Amino acid sequence: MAKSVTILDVAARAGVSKSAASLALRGTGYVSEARRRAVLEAAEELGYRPNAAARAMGSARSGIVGLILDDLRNPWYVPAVEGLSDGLHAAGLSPLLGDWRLEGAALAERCLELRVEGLVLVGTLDGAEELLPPLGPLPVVQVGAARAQVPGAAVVTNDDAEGARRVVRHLTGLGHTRIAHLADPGTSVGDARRAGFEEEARRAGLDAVTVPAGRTEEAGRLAALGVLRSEPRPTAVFAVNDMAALGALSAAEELGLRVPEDLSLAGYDDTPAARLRAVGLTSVDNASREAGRVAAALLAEMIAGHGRPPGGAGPGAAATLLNPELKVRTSTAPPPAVVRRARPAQAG
Amino acid sequence: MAKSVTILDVAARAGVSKSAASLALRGTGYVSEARRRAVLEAAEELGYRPNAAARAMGSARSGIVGLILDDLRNPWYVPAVEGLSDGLHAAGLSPLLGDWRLEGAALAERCLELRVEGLVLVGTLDGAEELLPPLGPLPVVQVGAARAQVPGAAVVTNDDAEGARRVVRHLTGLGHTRIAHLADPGTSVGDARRAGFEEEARRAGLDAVTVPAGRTEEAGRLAALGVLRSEPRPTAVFAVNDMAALGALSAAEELGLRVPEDLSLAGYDDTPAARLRAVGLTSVDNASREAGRVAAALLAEMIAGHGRPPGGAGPGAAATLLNPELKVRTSTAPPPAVVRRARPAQAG
DNA sequence: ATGAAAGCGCTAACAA
DNA sequence: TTGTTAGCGCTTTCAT
Repeated sequence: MAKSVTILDVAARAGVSKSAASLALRGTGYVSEARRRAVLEAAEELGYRPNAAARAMGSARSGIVGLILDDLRNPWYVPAVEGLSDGLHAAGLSPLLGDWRLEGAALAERCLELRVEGLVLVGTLDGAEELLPPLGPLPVVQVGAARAQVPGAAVVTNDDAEGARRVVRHLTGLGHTRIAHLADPGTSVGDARRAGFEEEARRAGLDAVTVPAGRTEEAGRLAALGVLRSEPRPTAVFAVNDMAALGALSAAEELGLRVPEDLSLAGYDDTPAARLRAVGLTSVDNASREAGRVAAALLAEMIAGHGRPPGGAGPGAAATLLNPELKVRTSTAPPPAVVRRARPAQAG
Repeated sequence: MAKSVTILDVAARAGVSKSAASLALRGTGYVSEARRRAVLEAAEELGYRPNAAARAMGSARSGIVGLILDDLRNPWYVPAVEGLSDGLHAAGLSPLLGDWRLEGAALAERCLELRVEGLVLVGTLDGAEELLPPLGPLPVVQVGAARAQVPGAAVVTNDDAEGARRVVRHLTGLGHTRIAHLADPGTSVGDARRAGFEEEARRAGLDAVTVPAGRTEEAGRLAALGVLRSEPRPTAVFAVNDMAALGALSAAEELGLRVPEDLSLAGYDDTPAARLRAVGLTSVDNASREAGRVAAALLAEMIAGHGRPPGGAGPGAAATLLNPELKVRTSTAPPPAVVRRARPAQAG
């Protein structure tokens, strides 16, 4: 066992005391320039590598934060995690990764044992309110969830309602007046997007319908099949996400409708599939990478400051909404100049 | 500052010594049943939570492993990381996440400071050979790379050559004899897939061509445009990945070729886009989640055993190849029963 | 500006 | 079986 080199060895080599070496190494406190140099040099020569565990013991600062993901499979998280990783690194913090679905509360437990300096929750964690152990005043920021699941946690998320409004504005700008929304009710993103859709539709006095669908291609296809067969048929469909929109695309093909000549189509998330040239789906880019970075910065600030305000249950915790960006592609165009059909006998 | 409860508090409450409490808590060594029970109960009542840093100091075991990703954005890694996370958790290890591109060698440094028990490298890390600090006998496993970048590291990866062979066998089984491969030369996966393609093509005595393309849709489109205009035109195209295959799909459309009637198309990676019903791209599923899990198990074993054999430079390190699975969809079909065109005057 | 010394919370070798 | 006693490597008062 090669004894690893400790700060003691460095101090000895530099001819100073242990504490002087400690101070010099971290650049804290008062050390004469000469000694500092000597220490640094000695450390270099010896290949000294501080022991994080020991440092954590002494200083009560681990330099670690917990990164708890709702579900790694959700592609939305990837850029968010990337931004997070970036932002945390910039703040000198290292993320300990875990999957909530897989590891559940044991993960949180482990984070507490490691004395993490903060926690990042990504997505909405099923049952987190009950399952999470008491966190005390530990700083927590939650990314990509509609509301905080931990009292006092800061929330950073994309403004899904605004993204939906932008889609509607884009479509009305093209001249559409009958727009259908394929929704994913019951999920926080789904509901936010629907709310934005309906709000803007109302404001514009549109003939708008919302139909429940889901997040998968098949769900989008079935719902679209229904709505595209109804009278009067909408001239545009805005789906809750790209997958559902692509399902709607299949439905349009099945019904012999051309996109965008007969039907405009928009999705959400700006996935790679939307960007395919054969698809060219107008979509909304979440900028979730930015969300991750902002969240990291926020957490670092909370850590540097005084932790989470013990305020508790109030909904007053900071919520940061990030603006999404509309990506206009070839799937949206002005509506066909349809001859208005004779009104179906409605009141007769 | 609420002093946190230590093992001393637990011991006192249970009326035993510090070490008895320690042993009881971990279930190691000899403790009478009565005392063990008392300790566990006391810990429970006090809400005792062991301090990982302190434990690490005493036992020289941190319970942490470094998880260094080449690039989080690469979608291939997501399932791999998931499997890794799962497998590590099963082994009682927690992954510390980092992005090689973003943080580079500083990340490895940080891992060493934390005294991680092992390292997982995901993907091929640019310049890792020079940039990584000396790792000593630290167990390392590398996932998804063609070869180990650290001497003696275990390698777990998908068998890309085998996947390519399976695609070729599928196509020849359908009756194709002229197949083009859109390659991504210079990358380890690209080269492995090309090698598998060429090997199987040779074995089957095919009329095969390999053209350099790339991993993007546009690269695939351009390369396909070229190869589909050549004479004799191939009846099937196998692209290095789904994106390139989808580019080839665009190219086919541009040239008025129907898929699969006039042209069969296959990709690799089984991405969500390939699964779209409007696309139905035959592809290869890497099972990289499994790769992650296997890698985690392997690392746990190395940690439990005697670390990485100091053997060093030899290529003898274990390499585990995982079999991919062919996903046949609607983009591949028997070749058109073409009338053989008059040979273009070649030797004239 | 510098050094001595007292922990931090836990494990492990030892003695009883 | 159980309790005592050293450390582990670093930070941080507190004197000097």
